[in-house]
Amino acid sequence: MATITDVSKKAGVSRSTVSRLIAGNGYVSDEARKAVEAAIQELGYRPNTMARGLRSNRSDIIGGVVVNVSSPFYAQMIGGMQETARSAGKSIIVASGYADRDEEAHAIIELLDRACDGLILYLENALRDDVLEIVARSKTPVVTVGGNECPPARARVTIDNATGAEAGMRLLLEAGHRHIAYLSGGTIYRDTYERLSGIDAALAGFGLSRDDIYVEHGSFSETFGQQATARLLIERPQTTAIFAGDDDVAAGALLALKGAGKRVPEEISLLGFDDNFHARHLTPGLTTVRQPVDEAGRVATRLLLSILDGEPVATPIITIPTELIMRQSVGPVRSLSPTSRTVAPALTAS
Amino acid sequence: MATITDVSKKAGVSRSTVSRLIAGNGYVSDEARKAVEAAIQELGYRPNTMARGLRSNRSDIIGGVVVNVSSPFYAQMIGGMQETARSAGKSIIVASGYADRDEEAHAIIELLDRACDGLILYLENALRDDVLEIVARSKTPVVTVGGNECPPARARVTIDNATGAEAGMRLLLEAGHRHIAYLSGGTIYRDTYERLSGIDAALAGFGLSRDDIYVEHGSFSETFGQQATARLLIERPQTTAIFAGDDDVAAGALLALKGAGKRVPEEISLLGFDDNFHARHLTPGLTTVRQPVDEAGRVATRLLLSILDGEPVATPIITIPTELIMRQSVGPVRSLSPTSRTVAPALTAS
DNA sequence: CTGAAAGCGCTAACAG
DNA sequence: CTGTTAGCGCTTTCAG
Repeated sequence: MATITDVSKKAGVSRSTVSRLIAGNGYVSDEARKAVEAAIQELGYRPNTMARGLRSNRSDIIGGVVVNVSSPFYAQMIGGMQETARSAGKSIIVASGYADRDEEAHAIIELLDRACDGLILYLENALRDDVLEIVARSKTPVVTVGGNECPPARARVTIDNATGAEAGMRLLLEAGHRHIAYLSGGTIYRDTYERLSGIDAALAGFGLSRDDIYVEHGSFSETFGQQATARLLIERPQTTAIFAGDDDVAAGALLALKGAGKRVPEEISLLGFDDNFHARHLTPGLTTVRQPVDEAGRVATRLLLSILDGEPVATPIITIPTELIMRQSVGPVRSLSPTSRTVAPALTAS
Repeated sequence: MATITDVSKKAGVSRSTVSRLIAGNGYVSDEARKAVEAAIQELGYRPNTMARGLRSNRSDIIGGVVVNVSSPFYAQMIGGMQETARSAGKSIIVASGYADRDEEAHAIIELLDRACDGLILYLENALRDDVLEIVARSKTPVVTVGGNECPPARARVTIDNATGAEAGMRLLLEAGHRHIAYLSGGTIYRDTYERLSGIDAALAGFGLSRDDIYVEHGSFSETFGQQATARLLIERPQTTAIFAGDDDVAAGALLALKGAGKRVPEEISLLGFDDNFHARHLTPGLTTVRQPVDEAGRVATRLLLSILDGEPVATPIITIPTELIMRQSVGPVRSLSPTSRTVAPALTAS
């Protein structure tokens, strides 16, 4: 590979001149410019990133940590990050933290070792103390997205889980549902609590509280949705609507519902969260709360990029709104069966 | 950040000794080792990747190009790559080529500029000549996965599309289907042709040829599946089975089928390809040909890693087998309606 | 406007 | 076993 020295020799100028031309700073005469450009062209010269990085202490690499690279949800977020980063001439290295504190620590350290200019973190755990110190000492700017907070972060992008869950719950309530089950995700996730707080808000708007619905905690998985729903059908047959912690849980719930011969939404309504790819492919199409996760990735990256450019961060915390996606899985309460008829007006009943 | 010089001073040895200890080559006395380790610990020293890379001309970064980072299909592959790379202490930078020749060129150049030690490419187009030369000159080892071939590749991992499609078609044929439509993907993809050749093979096994089924080319998209199926229902009502080019196409086909009130698989069978996440969430569950794409990512990375280690590549071309996933969308031909009864025995009919 | 010079932090011979 | 030495390729003052 040709080096800057080769180019300078061929062009009959000094290396500094070549460097200046490439960097686009300092003055270069037209004559020199032409000679250098020709030489670069001819030699197929490409600057050595590592030498440049060593000198300037910038790698033009942004590091990203998400829960799991291979999940469609994070893949979309990474897509958004990459798109934005690329347009600024930066690359992205992503690592998975697997919602595990040590794995997250490992991932961050790996990225820092790669001399990333900045970090975008979607963490599910508090940063380990030693990592906190390493991050701080490296002075690498950090932006967080969703998930957990992180002290050294200069900016934070959150998805408005609370408002989304509130809108979802309100939809159910407005459709007349009063016997609602919320199949929550794992309790280690921050999202879980945010959504619960939104649910509380919606409930409060109807003069109700969380005690008036049934809440079960599990994990963000299809298995949980299926098992919990199967139990639900036996133990709480009066349930008219299920709000699933996410679309995977909803998919499992739907499986159980179908297995029990329940018609959705005629006999029981089902609401999801995320708007994953499969949401629209379920039958009936899943009504769900969309998290614009690609947008979150873009916003976070833009934020980090401006921090790297030394611009002051106008809004250190940006909230991305969710959106209720109406499909066919939520319907009004039907007062057809004797059971539901006696129950329907009982606003204050458990 | 502490440098190797700081460590050597603190430990009272030379930088070389520190370097040797870290690299694990050369002899270091126990005494020196202890002093250095203590100093490293105390200073929180981490070697500077760029300086090291500049010197040794190795970045420990592997570059990957896939069609689209945010698609679940490639996300899974990236997951496999990353897992394997990480266990060897390497990181991965991925870029999207968007099945476009220039975008692919751009992605490869970007990765090469990042001084990647090796490249894993999933390309859909022939390499642009200038890029070919750049890759060759950089002497960066290349491994390809799926997609298109690529001259400079030292090894190639393919997914056995042909055998997979053959198994799929045979399943349909064995179930008695003779009026089959194959809704192929785009003609720019290599996969498309490989699958067609497998289909030919299955057909030949039954004394049939491609002329005995109906083939329509489109794209690997839900929209295509839906539109083509809608047309099919009108123009070729005798069709008893649809083999979709991939699961997205199948999802679209299912939508059209349901829209037309067709029962799957009672009235018409549907077979997919890929086993994407949503395949099992469709109703009925989609019978499909699974591509173990995560495994392909792992194998490709392992291959590249061994090339980087200077090991001779035993098998320069590895084929990953596909697997037929049986769910509920394919059933036997029913000879209930008069139409199908008259048609069923007509093996040689179009 | 341009060149000379001085490293960035690290590694790898090569002598001790 | 260890220190010295000489750069890897590039950028950036600082004088011209």
